Amino acid sequence: MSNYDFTKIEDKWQTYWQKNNVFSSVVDESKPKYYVLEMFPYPSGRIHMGHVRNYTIGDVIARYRMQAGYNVLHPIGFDAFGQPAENAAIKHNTDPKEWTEKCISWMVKELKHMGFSYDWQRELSTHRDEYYRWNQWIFLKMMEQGLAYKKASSVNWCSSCETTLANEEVVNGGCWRCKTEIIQKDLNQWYLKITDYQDDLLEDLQKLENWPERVITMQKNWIGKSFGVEILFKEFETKQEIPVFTTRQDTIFGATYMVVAPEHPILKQIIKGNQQEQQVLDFIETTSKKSKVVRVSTDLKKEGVFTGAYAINPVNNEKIPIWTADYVLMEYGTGAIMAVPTHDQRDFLFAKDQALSMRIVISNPQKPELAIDELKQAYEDPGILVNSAQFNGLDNETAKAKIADWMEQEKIGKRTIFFRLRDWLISRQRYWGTPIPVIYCDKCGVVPVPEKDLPVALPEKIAITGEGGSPLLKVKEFVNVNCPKCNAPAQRETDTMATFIDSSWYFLRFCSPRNEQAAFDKTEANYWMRVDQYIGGIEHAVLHLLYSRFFTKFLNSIDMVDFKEPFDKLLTQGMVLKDGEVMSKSKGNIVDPDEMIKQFGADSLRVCILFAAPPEAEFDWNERGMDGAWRFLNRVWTLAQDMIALKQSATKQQIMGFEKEVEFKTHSAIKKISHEMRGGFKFNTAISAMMELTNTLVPAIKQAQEANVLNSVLEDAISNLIIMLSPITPHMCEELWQEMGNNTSIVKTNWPEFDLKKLELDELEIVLQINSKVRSRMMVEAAISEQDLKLKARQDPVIQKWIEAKPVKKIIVIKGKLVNIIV
RNA sequence: GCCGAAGUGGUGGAAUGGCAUACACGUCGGUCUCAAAAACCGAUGGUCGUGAGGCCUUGUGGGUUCGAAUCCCACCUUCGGUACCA
Repeated sequence: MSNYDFTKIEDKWQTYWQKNNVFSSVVDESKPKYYVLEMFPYPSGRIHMGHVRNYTIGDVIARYRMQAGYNVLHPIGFDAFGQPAENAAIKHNTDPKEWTEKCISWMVKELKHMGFSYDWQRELSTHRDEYYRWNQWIFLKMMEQGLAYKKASSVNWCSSCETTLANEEVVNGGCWRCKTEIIQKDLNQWYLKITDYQDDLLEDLQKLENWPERVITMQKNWIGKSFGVEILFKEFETKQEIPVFTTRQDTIFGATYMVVAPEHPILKQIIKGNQQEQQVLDFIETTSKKSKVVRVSTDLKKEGVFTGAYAINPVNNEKIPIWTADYVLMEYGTGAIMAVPTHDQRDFLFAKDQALSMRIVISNPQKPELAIDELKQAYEDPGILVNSAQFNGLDNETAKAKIADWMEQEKIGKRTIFFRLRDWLISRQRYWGTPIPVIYCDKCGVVPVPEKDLPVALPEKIAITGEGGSPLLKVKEFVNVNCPKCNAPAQRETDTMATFIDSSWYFLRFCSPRNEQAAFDKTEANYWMRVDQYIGGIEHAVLHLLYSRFFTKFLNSIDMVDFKEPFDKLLTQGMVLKDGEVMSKSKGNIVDPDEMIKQFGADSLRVCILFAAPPEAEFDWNERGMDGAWRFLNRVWTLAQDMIALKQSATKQQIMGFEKEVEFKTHSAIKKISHEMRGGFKFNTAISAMMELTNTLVPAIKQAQEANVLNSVLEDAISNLIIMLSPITPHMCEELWQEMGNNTSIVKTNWPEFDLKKLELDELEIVLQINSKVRSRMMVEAAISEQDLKLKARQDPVIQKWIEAKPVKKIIVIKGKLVNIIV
């Protein structure tokens, strides 16, 4: 039997799907809806194995849902703005738009070769003005609400990309894209006030029951809510207030010094004219030169100097020295801390180093007599308060509450909540992005572009040199405009928006991608959303997934959508590695999916990538997997061909003896595979169940061939196998389905239901154990009583040998599984 | 440091309290062939034994249980996240 001709078949069905609009979706209230979405790609031109994995998973889920009776939305688009296009422009003197569009057309072709079930009529790309004008519209809406604003601040700057970056885009102190070390710059930039939603973003995480735990944890940590008290310390001479933030107010009687950040505005005032002034100024100078990476690196010794000034601890009026040190950051809390070296490890190390005094205020219940000299590290665990005036004897958790109450009464402190989350810096000094729709007028100030003037189109075919700041600055026709308010000459904003804006709402645009009146049609969005199953890489755990949640909450607040969370279920697929490393051009270890398709076909590639590992796990690409997949498909192909041929020639229907087993295997496969398709998503085991079924059917069909008979049990089993395999290898299954005499697409065929009766066997194999060790097994009728089972077990010859003369203490029976005899 | 996940044959992996190693890959043997490839059939955790068969085995050590890869405790290793966050 010849191998199946995948090139011809795959081409045939891809054309068929396209011509017949098999995957186009419209609102249909008569069916339950299912929105399955994979994170859309950046159009780099070529799809890689990561894409193949991501989109194959999505495709299998989408196709399964279609067969299971759902109205499925499964769209694709391109996240087309961003730096690679611009960098290519600088390097090869190409036009970013042309480059991007060429890349998109390549990628569309490759995606189509994989046979994905996308509704291509909904394709979108973020670089088209029909899309990005709505970025501008949303920005204006945020401006109206005071959520988009401009401020001067110290920002993250990547000198290689020549642009600012959001905090979320700084990874290990470097640029997320090019890993260049980030420096701080003072610039006047646009921000989105994501912090307005910090509580909702945190609380609603609890509702995301179908998200991986680690993504939730990462977002929680990123938002970083901490409960504590802001305490008012006073500078000794000037009586100026220096608030400190602490979560450990229970340790305040142990505060033996204070530390302010080197950037703290009060620092220069309190040192003015004193002996320490020069030393402190020098220290500020040296720390400011250190990059954040260096300053934050863990094992570095904490540096600091005494300021010469003192503070008063408001709880006991103690005079404590004020230090400045690099381990206190201006960005967090109040930029000043009370230092309790006995109960905070950082303070402990610093105090030891600078020989500062310490006082124990929480005693360790295990070693209450512990003395300061014996302290090897700070004691940060729970304990009982000592040396703490009226609070002595309380356990520290109770003391936290009592001290906070007391401070609020005495007006020396108040309960405060601090977040780690900062507003989202969105201006980028780059060309290939959405222009920020704002005009600067000498008279009117910052003027938003009126809605009717949208889009603010990105000028095309301009010179991009990579030098001298934002390319748009040099485009006079773009920059020079008249003020929309007073008509006087004015200038446009030349920064563009961060591209993460584009991806923060594209899932909504997919619901009505051609709408020209609005970002999206509200009714359609409310029908299709939320995304039922979202699939993408873990690298977006914070960035894209947090921003999209923020946008959804904002759009909900202005009544554009009825829901507050965009993604119901989230699957984060693992990376595809090669020899333990990420595939990349520079390492030269890229496996080209197109090459695999040419050699083995898209169906084999789809099987290979799903069978290698469960979707969440990382896996190392191994070419051998392709051979295995190819072999399996040929086995199924031959099996089906044999059945089709037999149907023509078979002389009669006849019971062959394998029916019980075939039915059992078929229905346990239906049960198992349905479970994985619905939400287990362990496609590797779903495929292995199909392999097992195939391994049962191949000998059965051989037997039938020899007798030249066929029966409906075998026929049904094979047709169920083809249906269940079709989401994974759609081309081959469509072809077989047609050859088996069907004239509609297999996508329109109902998913099989399993019959519990077929899973009941007349006879079962029972494992026999002696003292919990397997010694024998026996066949019994399924209906056997417990009494008879025990009796029969004891009669088993092997068991009898093991029991011999020993007294039986106990017999444990697990119905349908085993008998364990304890002697 | 903290948080999280994981550790099973030569390899990818399966089994979430009841037959450890399903399903594949690889390897070995066979059929077919002048030969090879493909395909098909069979074997394949370790160890002792001529054999029947025994014993051991899910990172390590302990515990719970008639029974543990699975639950609990401690430790080791690997990976991921995060980090002077007060």
